[in-house]
Amino acid sequence: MKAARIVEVEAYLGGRDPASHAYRGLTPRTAPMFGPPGRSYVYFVYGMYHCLNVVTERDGVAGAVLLRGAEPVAGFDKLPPRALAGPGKLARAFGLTTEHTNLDLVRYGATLSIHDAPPVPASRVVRSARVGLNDHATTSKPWRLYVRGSPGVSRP
DNA sequence: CGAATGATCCGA
DNA sequence: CGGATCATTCGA
Repeated sequence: MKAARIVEVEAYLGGRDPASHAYRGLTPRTAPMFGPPGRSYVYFVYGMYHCLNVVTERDGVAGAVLLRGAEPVAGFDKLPPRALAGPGKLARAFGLTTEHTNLDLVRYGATLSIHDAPPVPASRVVRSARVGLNDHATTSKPWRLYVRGSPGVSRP
């Protein structure tokens, strides 16, 4: 069983967020983003990487959080350093594919699940612009959060 | 900096 | 259908 502590995330909304996959409405790929919260949204990008999101808004409203970085906790043997630092690397380390989209992450005993952890002190939390976006208007939103100094963060 | 690499979506 | 785009990563 593999486990990791999430240390970097980015928020994406629906119609008002041009950087969001859900910006142009519901499509087969983005359908999970419009579904009930607590489910996964996994997409394939750049022809070789998968990214894992957690759906956050109520059923019918698009919104999700992209998991961008984590620290290994259990189940990773001889993991190369920073192998979980980055959304593509994180998804790869857990062997995630689009088969893992729209799964219930909150259900007890689920194959893929997310859990509570001790709170991160506010002094360790950094807010910044989201990574990898072209549009200038969208980068103005400070919707990336990460743990200061964590080796699981993709980029300082 | 640019290549890798293919699913997705829009417009025609 | 065709082609532009892409919430990335790695290596020169």
